[in-house]
This record gives sequence, C-alpha cells and structure tokens, in this order.
Amino acid sequence: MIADRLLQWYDRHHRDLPWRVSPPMAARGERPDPYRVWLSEVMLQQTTVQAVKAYFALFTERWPTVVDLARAGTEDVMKAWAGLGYYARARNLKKCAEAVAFEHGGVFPDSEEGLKALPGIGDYTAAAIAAIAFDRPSAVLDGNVERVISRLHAVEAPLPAAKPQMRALVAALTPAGRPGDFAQAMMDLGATICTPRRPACALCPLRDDCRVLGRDDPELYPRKAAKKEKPVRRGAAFVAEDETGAIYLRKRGESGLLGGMTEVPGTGWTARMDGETDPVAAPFPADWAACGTVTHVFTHFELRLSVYRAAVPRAAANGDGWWQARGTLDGEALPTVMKKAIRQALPDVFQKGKFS
DNA sequence: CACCCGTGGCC
DNA sequence: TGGCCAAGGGT
Repeated sequence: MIADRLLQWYDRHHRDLPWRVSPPMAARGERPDPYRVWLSEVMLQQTTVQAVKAYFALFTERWPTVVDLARAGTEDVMKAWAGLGYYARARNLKKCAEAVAFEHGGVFPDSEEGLKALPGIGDYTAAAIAAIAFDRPSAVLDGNVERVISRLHAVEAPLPAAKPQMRALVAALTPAGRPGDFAQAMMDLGATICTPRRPACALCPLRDDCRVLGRDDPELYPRKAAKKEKPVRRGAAFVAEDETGAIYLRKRGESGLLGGMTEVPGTGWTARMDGETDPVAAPFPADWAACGTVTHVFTHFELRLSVYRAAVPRAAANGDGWWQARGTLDGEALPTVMKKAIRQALPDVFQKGKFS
C-alpha cells in the first residue's frame, strides 16, 4: 500500500519544524495546537519554510494564543508581517483570529467546512488544518502534492485545470489512520525528494509505484499552462529628510497592492515613462536630487522606481503622512520595495542585515 | 476562469 | 542573469 510505504518513510525522514508534533508524539495521541498549525499554514502560503521560521517564532512569542492575536492592534500585526509579502494574508489573519476568538469562543472549527468559512482559509489550508490538527482524512493538495501526485500517476492534463483530478487521486490515497502525518509526508516528499528540479528518484519510497519514472522526464510534471509575460511599470519615489534626519512616510490604502502598508511618497506606477524623470510630482517642493533607480519584481509586473532625495524643513511637509525618526524605521510596516527605495537614497538608514 | 497579490533563493 | 519556484486565497 502506497500510504503505508510513505508513512514508514516519514517516520524516518520527516523534517523537524517548529509548528510540528513529531510522529512518535503524534502516535501517542498528542495533537499540535490548532492555533500554531493555522498560523504556520497561512505563513507558508506561497512562502518558503526558511522565510517563515523567524516570523513564526516572533508571532508565537508575542501572541501565544489566537485570543492574544485577536486583541492585538492591526497596525502591530502589519508591522510584524512586513517583509513576508502578500499582505492581504496579514489582514485576513487578524480577521480570522477575531472570528475564532469572538465568534467561536476561542476554539478553531474542527471540520474542513467550518475552517473554510474563515477569512484567509481556502481549500488547501482548510484541508491541512483539519488533517494535521484534527486528524480528519481530508484531501490535502498543495504545490508539493500536485508535483508528487502528477508524477506518481503521470497526469497529462495541465494545471490549474487538472486540480480536481489531482484532488480525487489524493483523496483515494489518503488513509483513515494518520491522515495528518500522511499529508505532511506528501509535502515533505515533494520538498526533499520529489523536487521540481533534479528529483532524487533513487531515494524515493514510492519509486516502484511511480508511473513517470523510467518512462519520461519527471521534471516535465506537473504540466502547467503557459504563463503571461510580465509588463514593466515605472514610477518615482521621494525620500524627504528633515533637520533631524527623520524621514517622511505615509500609509497606503487598505486594499490592493501593498494594501495597508507604509510607503514613502511617490507617483503612481504606470506603463508609461512619466515617473522616471518627474520631480514635479513630488509631495512638496524641494531641491530633489535624483539618486538612481531600484528594480523590484512583483507577481505580475516589474517595477522600475526612480528615487529622489531632498532635505525638507519639517514645517514644509503638509501632506497626510508623518515624520519617522531615524533608527525607528525598522519597526515600521515597510514592504521590501520601500526599504529598497529608502536605502537607495540613504544607504545607512537601516540598522542591521539586509532589509530588517 | 483569469487576474490580482511579495519576496528571496536557486541554478 | 533571469526565469522559476515556494505548505494559495480573494474576487
């Protein structure tokens, strides 16, 4: 049986991760804290394990329970999330914590349907929490599982159309016993053996069951629909510095790109050349000096941002933003592209490391 | 279904 | 160097 072979492999080769309960402990009936499972799953959406670890430690230390997170200020949560990307996740995380804390008595729903009704929890995350935290035999399908299952069964249909077919194949494979370990085993297999490039098929516990191995190049699976090309957008960013070295910041709108995050004033980002050499669009008149451009690649476009710098008297700033003292920038809800722009204008402004 | 939504690491 | 990819969800 495929699930048994996979679970035996998992018992020996599972990854130890901060949000996990190890297989021996799980075998004794110990379940992981649903709050930690949920938090890790949301952080891991389209995000690498390595990137998540530090954020997970910070969040769980600062907000040990879902009620703590529900009582936190949204602004503090956004600041803590800064750098992780996909900021709608942070807004939904807060909303979800409030729903669980105040409408479900602080207890996470233990069914897939109940979980999926919460903000920021979709098909994958609902199935994953139900399986891992509540021992439900739900079909967990993420990018790793898609890769494993498409190779195992030589699925020729391309994603995303093939998703229902893949989910059915996973459902058929999911055992009644240890469904949470099975889901995590599939993901570990995809992350460490059945990798996108150069999979270690010689070490795979499912090699005898794999319909692609020996017949075709595993790297060709899963098949995917052709993707669109990324357009280039341009804009300008203005880094104003007052007499004390403070920097002028403002808050972006709540929705859309980088919603609710902090920024330096700037032009819009368009496909035209406008922003490139347009200090006229500055937030207040000053002797703006061009100091180069930064490039930042978002999911669906590439941004080339022209950066300007000027010394601006504190009283001359009449916008809707605020002056943020030097040395306190690290704690702000600044997305990476804004840290890049500020660093382009003032190379020494951040305390440590790369961007945080 | 198609599009929107970040970031960093990898080869 | 740049395209690809990572434990996707919302609209």
